[in-house]
Amino acid sequence: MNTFLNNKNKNKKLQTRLEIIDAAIKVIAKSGRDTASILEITKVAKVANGTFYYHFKNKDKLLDAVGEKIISEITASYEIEWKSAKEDPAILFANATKTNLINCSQDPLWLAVIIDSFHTRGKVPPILRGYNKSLVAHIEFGLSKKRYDTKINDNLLANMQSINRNALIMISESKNIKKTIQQAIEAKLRILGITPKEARKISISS
Amino acid sequence: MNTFLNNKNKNKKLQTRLEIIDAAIKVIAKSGRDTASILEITKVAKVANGTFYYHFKNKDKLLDAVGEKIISEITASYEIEWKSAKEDPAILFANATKTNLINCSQDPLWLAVIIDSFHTRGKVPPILRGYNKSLVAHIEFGLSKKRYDTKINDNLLANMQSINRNALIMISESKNIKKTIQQAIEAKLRILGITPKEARKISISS
DNA sequence: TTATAAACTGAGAATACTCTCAAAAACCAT
DNA sequence: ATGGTTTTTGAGAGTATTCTCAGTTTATAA
Repeated sequence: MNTFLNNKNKNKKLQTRLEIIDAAIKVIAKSGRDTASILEITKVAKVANGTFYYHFKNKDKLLDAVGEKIISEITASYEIEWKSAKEDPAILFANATKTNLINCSQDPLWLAVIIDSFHTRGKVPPILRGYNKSLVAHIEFGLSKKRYDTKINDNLLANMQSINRNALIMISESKNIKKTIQQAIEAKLRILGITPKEARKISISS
Repeated sequence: MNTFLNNKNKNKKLQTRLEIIDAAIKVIAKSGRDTASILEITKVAKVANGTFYYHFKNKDKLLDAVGEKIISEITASYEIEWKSAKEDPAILFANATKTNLINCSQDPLWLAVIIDSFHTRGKVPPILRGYNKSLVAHIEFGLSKKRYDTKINDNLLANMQSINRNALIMISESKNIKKTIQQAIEAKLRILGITPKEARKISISS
């Protein structure tokens, strides 16, 4: 009988897989995704080198899995309160930013991996892929309400991402988290065209 | 007779050194400073592998030299017109941003290396080191004239740098340079607390 | 208990990279 | 030309990394 999908086995396999992913997060947090070696990851995971290749075709596939794991952890508790069309888009956006930054900061290891993922050349890592979609939705909502004064373009989105990244770096250096989040929100709102005074007010009250 | 500082020799040595640095710029532009290998650099420079180590103690020293070379190329033609205390700080800043971005874009290879240098973990590469000082001076000038509405802190500076970086990436992808520079200036001024409308005006006229 | 498939192991092949060094070549004052 | 000095060369030692694979262990259905 083919026991391939047998539950116990599946769990065992999954368990090892997760152990490797967790080890990878540790190693990447320490050395960065480029320098992290499979050898060290398997050492941390306490499995043989060959076991890695039983679970992942190569390093890239592992990195994808790491990204997916972190995304799912972060978004698990993350439910945009797209409350009502009456709500102020700027306040919604401020809250979303806050929630997102706080979620990313839950675990210093995730934080390090997420920050690291901003550093990659070329191919956009999966951790960042999903973000733009919700960002664009937020901004479009604000534009439709004539709340913002900007145009949506690559530059704008990149700047928004960078503000997030910089905030995460500050947080990872254990600067004042609350203040850092406020500053990030304020900067984003200003770029979107909210007046400085109001941007500050919203950032403080959110 | 000790001919160590003999001119001909000095030139020959310098020449090879410069060839290696130029080759390094090419290779780094293609593969990034982490992945760039000395083997490939010497191949491109058409010198033996050992020659590299006659000129540079190790890869780090080469990277420093590359950074210094690019900085000196960029700043050679770069003279902030710190015109007069009567001038609008926002306009000065806008012009400085424009000049800086244009200078960085002179050569696609430099551009690639500069962008790459933003991606490095840890130690701040020499290319970026000098930038913050002049940035802070600009912002302080604007604050003293009550032109901006912000506080100077790490977050602010990082966001300014990121806006530059994102603009350079756009430029390197040969998006509309003029528009990209305008967007960068506008974003920076908004973050500094200039109203959206005025920021746009200044960015367009600069 | 036993047969079978899944999961794991670790030696080692293949490759790539940094850096050293003894020897060769190039250079130059005399 | 000669001889001393600087500069270059490239083989190779040392190290690290990715990935393969034949063989071992583990789990479980019957």
